[in-house]
Amino acid sequence: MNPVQAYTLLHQGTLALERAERAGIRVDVDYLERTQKELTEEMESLDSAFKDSKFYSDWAKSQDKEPNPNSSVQLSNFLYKVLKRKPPKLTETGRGSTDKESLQALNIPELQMILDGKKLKKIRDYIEGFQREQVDGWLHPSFNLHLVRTFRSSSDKPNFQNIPKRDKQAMRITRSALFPRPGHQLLEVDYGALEVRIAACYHKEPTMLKYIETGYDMHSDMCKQLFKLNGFNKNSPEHSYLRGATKNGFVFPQFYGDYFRNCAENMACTWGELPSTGKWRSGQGVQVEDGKSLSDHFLSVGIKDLVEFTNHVEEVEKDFWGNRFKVYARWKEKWWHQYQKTGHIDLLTGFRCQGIMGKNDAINYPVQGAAFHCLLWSFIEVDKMLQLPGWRSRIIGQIHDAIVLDVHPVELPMLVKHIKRITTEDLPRAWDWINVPLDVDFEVCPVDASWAEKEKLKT
DNA sequence: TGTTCATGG
DNA sequence: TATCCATGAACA
Repeated sequence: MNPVQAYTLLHQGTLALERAERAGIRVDVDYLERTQKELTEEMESLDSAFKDSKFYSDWAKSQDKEPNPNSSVQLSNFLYKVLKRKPPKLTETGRGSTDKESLQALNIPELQMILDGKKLKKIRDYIEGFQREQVDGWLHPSFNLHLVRTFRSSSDKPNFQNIPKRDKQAMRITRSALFPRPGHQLLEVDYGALEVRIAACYHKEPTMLKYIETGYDMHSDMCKQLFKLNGFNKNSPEHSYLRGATKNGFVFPQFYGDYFRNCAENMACTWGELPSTGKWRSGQGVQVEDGKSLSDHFLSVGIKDLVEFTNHVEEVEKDFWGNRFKVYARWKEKWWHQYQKTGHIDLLTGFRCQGIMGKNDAINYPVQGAAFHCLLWSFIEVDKMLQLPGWRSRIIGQIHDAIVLDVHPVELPMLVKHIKRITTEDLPRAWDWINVPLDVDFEVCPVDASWAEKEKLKT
């Protein structure tokens, strides 16, 4: 695609996004008020319990000022200099980290209280953000197309793109504030594995194309290899846990440019075995194969500690880029070389990224940008359709690879049909560089229900 | 203003 | 060479 098409996309995109901003989303201000108070009370009682602890009084004795659990500097000094605990993890500048993972690894009950308090505060910050930005019970988040290096979008006031979802409690409390128009229902349309598919449009790796075309599960293949499992039962919660650990601890980090040592260490952390403790202890981790624990399974296949696991991950990484995805690997080298020669990279959507980039940047920007542009094109087309006379549904927002709509129930079946066509058929017809099948799934809330009530819609 | 930590993709 | 892109809050 050419720069004129790129410009046109942003121009039309701006107009379509503005209509979503103007439409807005309903927010229950009484609920915000109530919830803000409840969270504050809960935080206060947690805080006073914390201040009764020996941990707190020891901390207070160790310094001049009153201890502030929100200060990473104070907490880090107390834990790693006064108490002389070994930092489970360091920050980028080499100081002892006080993030959630580190504090949990230290296994001190009072630290869990600090974490619980921070979590409540984080949730309250979302509630207060909604209160600050709402006007007469409506939120109008901004969607920007001019701020992100990769030509993705961003959102602010309030940010519509980072409202809690993974943590059930945070999800429920924050999303329970957000509603469709009276008599309507919220609908979310999500592209499945969009970045992986768009990456394949650049590198055209045959193995990857096969995974995408057949719908065969790349992550469970990698999971079997990484954990040396013979079988893989998709329905067992244990395997689904390990598959998730593989996807988020190895496959995606590898795609984004991570390397085996980091991957191995991070994965070891996720099942509670920290690098400093050396050997696995028997009976740790989820149950795999014949009711054995993960750590016993590792011992039985000859991986007895983190060093040996790291060596194993190094082998898996070699196979990953040297055999399984070697065309992809060659594309990365070629692409990086091309950037070094010209100082810029051109996206399949007609955009050009310029400026100083590292290797990982040069390889990731084109994928991230073009993937979002697929969403933006779909957004524009769905918006165009809803502008036609008669429609009562409208788009209210967008989250990188997803569109959020406020739908009149009567229109739902027809709307789903049209959106499915636009996103998976019209788009690849309009952009001939898309050489992979696209897939979307739909989630819908009951009529008059909040965004916390989302459920899968079978189509 | 830079750093750290949380949230999302 | 070594995990990509954001927003927002709080601290020092």
